[in-house]
Amino acid sequence: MNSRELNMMKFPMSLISTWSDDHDDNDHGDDHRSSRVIVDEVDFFSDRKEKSSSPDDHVSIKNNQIYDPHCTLHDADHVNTGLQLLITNIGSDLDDESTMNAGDKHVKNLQLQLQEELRLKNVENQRLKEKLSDLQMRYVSLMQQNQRNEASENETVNGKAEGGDGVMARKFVNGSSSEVVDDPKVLNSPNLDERKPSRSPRNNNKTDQKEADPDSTDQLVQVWEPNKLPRLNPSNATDQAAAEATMRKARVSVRARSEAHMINDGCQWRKYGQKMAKGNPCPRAYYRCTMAVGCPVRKQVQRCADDRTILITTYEGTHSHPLPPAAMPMASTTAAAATVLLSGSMSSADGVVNPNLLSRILPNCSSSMATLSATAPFPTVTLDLTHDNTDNNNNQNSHSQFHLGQPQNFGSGQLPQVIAQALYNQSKFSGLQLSQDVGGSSQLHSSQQASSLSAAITADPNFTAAIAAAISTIIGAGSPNNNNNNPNILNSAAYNQ
DNA sequence: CGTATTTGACCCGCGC
DNA sequence: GCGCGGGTCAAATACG
Repeated sequence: MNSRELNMMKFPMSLISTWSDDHDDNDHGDDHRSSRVIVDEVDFFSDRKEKSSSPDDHVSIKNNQIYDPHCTLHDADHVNTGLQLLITNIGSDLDDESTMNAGDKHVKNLQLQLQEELRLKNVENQRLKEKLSDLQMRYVSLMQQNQRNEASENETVNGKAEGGDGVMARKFVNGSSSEVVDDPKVLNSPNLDERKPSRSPRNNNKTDQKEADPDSTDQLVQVWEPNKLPRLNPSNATDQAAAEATMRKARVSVRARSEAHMINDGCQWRKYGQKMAKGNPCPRAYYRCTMAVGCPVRKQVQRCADDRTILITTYEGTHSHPLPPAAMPMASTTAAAATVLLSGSMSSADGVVNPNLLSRILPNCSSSMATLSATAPFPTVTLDLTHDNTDNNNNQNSHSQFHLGQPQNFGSGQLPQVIAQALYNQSKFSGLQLSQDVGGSSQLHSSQQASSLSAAITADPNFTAAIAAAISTIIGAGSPNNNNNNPNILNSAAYNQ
């Protein structure tokens, strides 16, 4: 199957389909207990802090203030409703019954008008949700069809070119956005401890569960349940397991300046451990992704021993679930970096990587920002986001360089550029998969379904318009007081198309 | 009461 | 074989 087409399609779908409006208050990971000090996490990709103050709320609240019988003239004078209402004489004319009645009528009319608007919005929202649901169904259906085709093709092309860069990169792409083609063995493991199959007696049950699963007969039915994914080809199980193990060991380390305890990358994390690492007085915290049961992604967060303002976040593994828009920038960037690392480390036996690939995939990261290490115990790519823009001179995209460690920078509208850049990266990323892997036969069994699906989605003017509108809306929101630098606006903008 | 965090114990790989 | 360090587990605890 053509991974580029699939990827092009998967990212947008998850972009609009997996993060409903009900979820946007959960992005603060494990540090959003209300009583805690709330500088625990840098909220780089969202501004949900003021999500309740939507434009509609804004208007209605202000109008309530204006026309509240208890509201004084002083209050009214300082509220700009933007509705050009004739309110200047409300206070002084209170004794004039006729004027008062007119004002009341005006208030009632306005209230009715607002209520009608609200009702229309709700109807529209409902309609869009139904449309989205329909699109999701179509997506799932096509994915299932594609999956069946791929399974049958795997039987004929068994083992041929499946162990090379192509399959690795393809699995990574898929894993970043959807679990459809991921190894069910990995996804089935509840404790995600693939590296230690016979670890201890207390893990025996989990191992048994993994081994007892192959007899599952409900394949190809519940695409979105990681625990019930079909086994594509039993004879490739070991190869895929090895590939997955390599994938999981590949790490992407992000260095960013931050006073917070953890950067907000849009995903939900649960802390499962903390250790004092040797040579560093700062403890290292271990987190695992909790956005989906069985998601193998983990991350380590630790402050740099030399410069404690630098927060080092190391990601490991690929998400086995669709990502919310807020998680796209970081996930796509780390996924791309990891792919570079893997393609480089696997292309040569001595672990020499090709740094040029990095600049191709990560146009927003200069070579001085990213370092690759395939000789460490775990192959790791480090994205150093603590540098200034100035060391990225010969990069045409230098204006949108990540500055995760300086959340205040986003207040001036830089975050939108980051998001747009991330989307651009994703397309670049997808393009790389095609260009890098086109020589492998594994990429040549692209299914007609994937093509048609990709075409169907990308050709949908509503969808592309939604994305364009979302980006332009974000980019247009440059004011520090404007809260539209919320990645979740991608959702709303898409919905509103 | 459910969920998230803390933290001591445990396991494993690796070097000596 | 032993010790060390990294990583993970899971019971205890905290919190809403």
